[in-house]
Order: sequence, then structure tokens, then C-alpha cells
Amino acid sequence: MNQKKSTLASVAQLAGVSIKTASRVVRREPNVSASTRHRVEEAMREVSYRPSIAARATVGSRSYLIGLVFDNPNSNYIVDLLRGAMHQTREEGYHLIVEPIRSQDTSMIHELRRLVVQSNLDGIVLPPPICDLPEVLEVLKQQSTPYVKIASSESSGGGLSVGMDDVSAAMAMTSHLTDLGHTDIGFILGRQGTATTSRRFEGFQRAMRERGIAVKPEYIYEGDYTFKAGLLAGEQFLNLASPPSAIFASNDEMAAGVTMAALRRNLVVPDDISIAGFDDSPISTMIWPPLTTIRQPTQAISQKAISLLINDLREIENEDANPTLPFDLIVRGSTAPYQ
Amino acid sequence: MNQKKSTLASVAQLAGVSIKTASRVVRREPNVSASTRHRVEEAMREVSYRPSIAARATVGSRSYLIGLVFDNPNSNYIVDLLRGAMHQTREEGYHLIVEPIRSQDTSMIHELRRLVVQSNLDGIVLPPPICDLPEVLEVLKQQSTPYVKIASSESSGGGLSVGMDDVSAAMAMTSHLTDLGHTDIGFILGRQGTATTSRRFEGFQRAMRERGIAVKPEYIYEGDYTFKAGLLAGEQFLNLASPPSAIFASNDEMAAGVTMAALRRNLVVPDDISIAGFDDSPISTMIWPPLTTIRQPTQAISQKAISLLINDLREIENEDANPTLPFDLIVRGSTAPYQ
DNA sequence: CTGAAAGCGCTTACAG
DNA sequence: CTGAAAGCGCTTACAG
Repeated sequence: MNQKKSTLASVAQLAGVSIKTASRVVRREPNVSASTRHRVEEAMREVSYRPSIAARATVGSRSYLIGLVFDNPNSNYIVDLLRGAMHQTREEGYHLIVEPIRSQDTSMIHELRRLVVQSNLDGIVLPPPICDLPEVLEVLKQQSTPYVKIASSESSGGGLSVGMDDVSAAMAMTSHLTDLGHTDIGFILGRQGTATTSRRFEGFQRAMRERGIAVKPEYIYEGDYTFKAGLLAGEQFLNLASPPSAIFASNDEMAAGVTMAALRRNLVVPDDISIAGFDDSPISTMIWPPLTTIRQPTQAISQKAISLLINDLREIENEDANPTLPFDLIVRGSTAPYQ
Repeated sequence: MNQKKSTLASVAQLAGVSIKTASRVVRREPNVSASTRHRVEEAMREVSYRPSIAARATVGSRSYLIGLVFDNPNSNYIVDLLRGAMHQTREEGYHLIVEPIRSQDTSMIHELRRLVVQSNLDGIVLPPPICDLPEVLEVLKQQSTPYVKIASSESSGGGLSVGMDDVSAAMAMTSHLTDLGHTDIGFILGRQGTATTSRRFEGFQRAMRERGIAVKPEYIYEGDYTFKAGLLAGEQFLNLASPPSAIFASNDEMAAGVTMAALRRNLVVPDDISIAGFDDSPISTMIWPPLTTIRQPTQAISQKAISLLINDLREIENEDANPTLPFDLIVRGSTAPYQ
């Protein structure tokens, strides 16, 4: 049960070669005769040899350490990111260093540089909103530390990035509502100035246009992703002479606010009004009825990000350096056919 | 601009001591004169020295690695835990390895053992609910890996633990309500069988008893920590011939449910009814009005946990091996004087 | 209280 | 094609 740890030396001895040659086989370097290679591989298998990352890290320029910094109020998102990243990092024989940073602080750049230098990071994962800070990218370029951006606002400038197609997702949700027979659909935008906000709105508009349904100006509300904005939007929509029969909020918190506005007026969700959110955040199942929403494949995204980054480190060409991962439309109790 | 990595040698040179002495200071070993220690610490700060885990791991039996496993649906709690733990781990010159595990899986124990053995963990932090799994404690004892429990249900069996005083916190919240003039207070219990549930209820009862206020049986509702339970509890309370003027829910989600039940009946919170929660979870400020609640000092708790654990590793006696940290009563918009 | 030496498991020059 | 040597940054015996 309890096995002793095997080393390169033990492999070399068993194969009757020098440590250096054993190393060459392990690292798949050229200039080893087929028979020697075979003998060493046999020995590796016999003692179930696994190279020590620690020892490798002390010597070479590689640390086998990937960093993941975060500064995002959405803890759920962060934890999902962590799960995916940790899984893939371990899978590839690397380790993950996680660091909370405060992107507002002036000392942040200094801390980031210290992290990269001191921990000798091989690469770093940049979730939003950090991936959109030019200073951060600048520092990493200076230190020539490879990075991968997650859900970045800007189209990647030649670097690595992973994201989700917000436009298609918003289109899918809109289609879900129109398929249920809704034509009077209220839309609540997120905070101005973020790429996500405009992409989701674009998806809504495009789907409506494709179906030939006009979008009434009074059915558009400018929110800011908060519960309260949803509450206000809901009240405004429901005060209309002809209120919408469905409301699509750009995130779940706002959709929860709309739900509360509807309940306040003794409306039954989804019979009297359908409500849809976006993100599949915890609140979406905490309220009643649970929200129909869009799930971002966060774990898969961070997994992919790690994978891209490590391929890059190994100088393996990534067939797609800026992939976009598929989302899920989660239909729950808050949406129903128009009646 | 481009920072170079600092080593023990550079620190030693700057301080004018041997590498060995510098090492002693870094590792907080005894037998270093105060002045030497001071000089080395100064040098460490100057070059912002951080020991190389890799180098440490190659040599000694110690890994300077602390593990933190988690399996908790509340991501916000986890992230707070992480922040506190990371801060203190770095402070003490250790590194933190974070691992999500699934306490339900049968393979969990195997994975845990692998983590402990392969990463050569010096110690491990066990948040709820993992800290209450006997199999986990068993494995750690087998491997003689020191651990510290966080917010454990059971009174620590001689081991290390950090927690919060739920009884006092529930008493404080109850007093807050009675101080506002409320005597008819509804209480919503959490899920049966967890220590937290009974401790919070005990605090409520004790505070009421101290004030000589009788607790009516119809003002007690057995919930399960979900939003829906809060909604049902609220409806039941509000259907009473003489409903309570204040409702204290054992967590914020249930308090949010009560809020929705109140709004459904066109009651104004807090004018018509005061509502209090527990935990200061994200939902407490997402809904309107924001909830008066109890904040657990999660970051401080995990910080303390790391501190206890590392003291233990250094064979420094902890003056209190099972400390309980102070909480905060957060008064927000959901509670107001009885009228 | 302080330090010189050996060595952890591996890699990177360098030499045959 | 193969290997002996030096060294990564640190720690653990051991000596003063």
C-alpha cells in the first residue's frame, strides 16, 4: 500500500544508465538509442516513476506553477473558476496558486509583479474584470509571463482567451420566450459600459428582429445588475397601460427583483407574467418560482483556459486560441406559455 | 522595473549573516539574538523575500504546505475563508493548497489521502461540513496529519478548532428586537439535526426568558434554511389571528422568504413587520429592504485557524485551542421600532 | 547564539 | 549517443 517514492536515480540504476540519460528519456529528448530508451522506459514503469515537480522547479526556469488572480464580487463565479482551473492544472502536472487582488488599489500592480516574480509563475489566468486592465497586461508583457484572458470585453489582441457567446445566449433566451407565444417582452439591461451588457442586449434585439417582432421603447429599462434595479424595472413595466407578458432581465438578481415586483401586485409567476434571468446564479433557485436562466460553463471555461495556457508553455499550437464555449438554457418555473 | 527573484542567500548577504541564520529567522526558529533577527527581518522586507516552496519541498520532511479542502454550497463563505487563510498562511511563510472535494463521494477519502500524502501536507483546515465527518478525521489521524476544525458541530475532541458563539449571537439579535419594543416575535428554526440550528434557537429562547417574555408555540416554525421555508413560515405567521410584529429567521434566505411573504400581503417592511436574518449572506443586501443580520467573522476565523495550526506545527502551545470569535450585529433596513 | 558542509531530485551546460 | 559535474534554493545534521 505504502509505496516508496522513486527517483530518477533509481530508474537510472535499474536501467543501467546515467541519471542524465534517464532524464533524457523522461523528458522525451532526442539522442537516445532505441534500445536504451526502451530499457529506461521499462524501468520507469517498474518503479512507477513520477518526476518531482519540486525538484524540477528548483533548477529550471520553469516552475510548473500557474497563477489565478481574482477580484470579483461574485464568489460563486470565482469558486467555479477555481474548480475548473484546479482540476485541469493537476491533470497537466502543474500547480495552481490562487491570489485575491484588489484591482482598484494602486499597489495592485506592484503586488501582481511580486506574485509573478517571486512565485516564478509560468503563466497566469486573468478572469474579469482583471483581464480588461491594460496596466495588468502591460506588466505581464514586461515580465514576459504568458497569460490567458477569461470572458474579456475586448477581442483578444493576439493572445489567449476563452469566453462564452453572450449574443447567442441572449438570442436563445429570447427565442425561448417567443416560442412560448410571447411578443410583448420587456428587456432589462445591465450596467452601462460593460461588454456583457451590450452583447446581451444585442442578442435580444437580433432575435426579436429575426422574428419580425418590434421592440417597443417603453419595454426597455436601463438597469445595473442589482436586485433593486429589477424591482424598479418590474414596477415600471407593470404600471404600463399594456404591460409586457414576459420580462427578460440581463441577470438573475434583476430577474429576482422583477419577481418581487410581480408578487407585490399579486400577480402569479409564471401564469400572469413570465420572467427570465441570466447567469444561473444561486439566487435563481433560492427564490420562488425558480428562474429560467442561462448557465455559463464557468468550470469548463477555466479548464479550457488552463489547457490553452499549458499548451502554449509546451509550445504546442492551440488550434483555436480564442475559443467560445457553449452555454445552457435552463428552463425552470418562471416562464410559461402566453395565455 | 524588472524585479529579480530574491533568495535566502541575498537576504543573508544583505543582513551580513550566514544563510543558515537567515533561514532560522525565516522559519522562526529559536536561538537567534534579537538584533540579528531584526536585521534579517529588515533584509527580508527590503528584498520582499518569499521562500521557494519548491526548494523547501525537495529537502526536508516539512512541505510548508497547508491544505484547505472545501465542500460547501455557499461560495461566499468559501471565498471569505480563502482570503483569511491565504493571508495568514503567507504571513507565516507557508503556502496554501486549496482543494474542492465532494464529501458524498465514496472516492472522497481516497482523494483526501492522496492529497495529504502526495502534496506532503503539513496540516489541513477543515471547514463545515467536512469537519464533522468521522471518516475524514480518521484518515488524518492515520496519516498523523494535524488538522483544525472550523465551526464544527461537535465539541472538539482535544483537537484544534475555531468557531463563533451562535448562542450569544442569537441572543444579541433577539435583544435587538426586544429593545425595539417587540414582544411578539416569531422564530424560524433551521434544518433539524445541525448544531447551528439548535444553538441559534437556544439563544433566542434564552434572551426571551431573560426578559420575561413568553414564547408562544404558534410563533415557532420549523424551517430548513431555504427561501421557500421562509416564505411558508411568513405566510403561516401572517395568517395568525394575532401575527407577530417581528420575525427572526435562523438564516438570511429564510428571512428573504419572509420578506416576500410580507410583500405579497402588501405589508411594508419594516413599518408593518420587522424581519431579521442571520449570516450576512449576499442575499441580505440583494433584497429590499436589506436585512438586519448577524455577520460571522469568517476571514478572521480562518486566519485564526491557520495560526493555531501553524503554532501546533512549530510546537508552540496555543493558549486557547478552541477559540470562539466575536460576531457583528448588522442593523439594516428590515427592523424598526414596534408601533 | 552562529556557521560550514552535505544533500534533496532534478536540469543545464559541457565533454567525450 | 552517453555521462560527469555543477548548481537550483533550501534544509538537516553537525561543529564550534
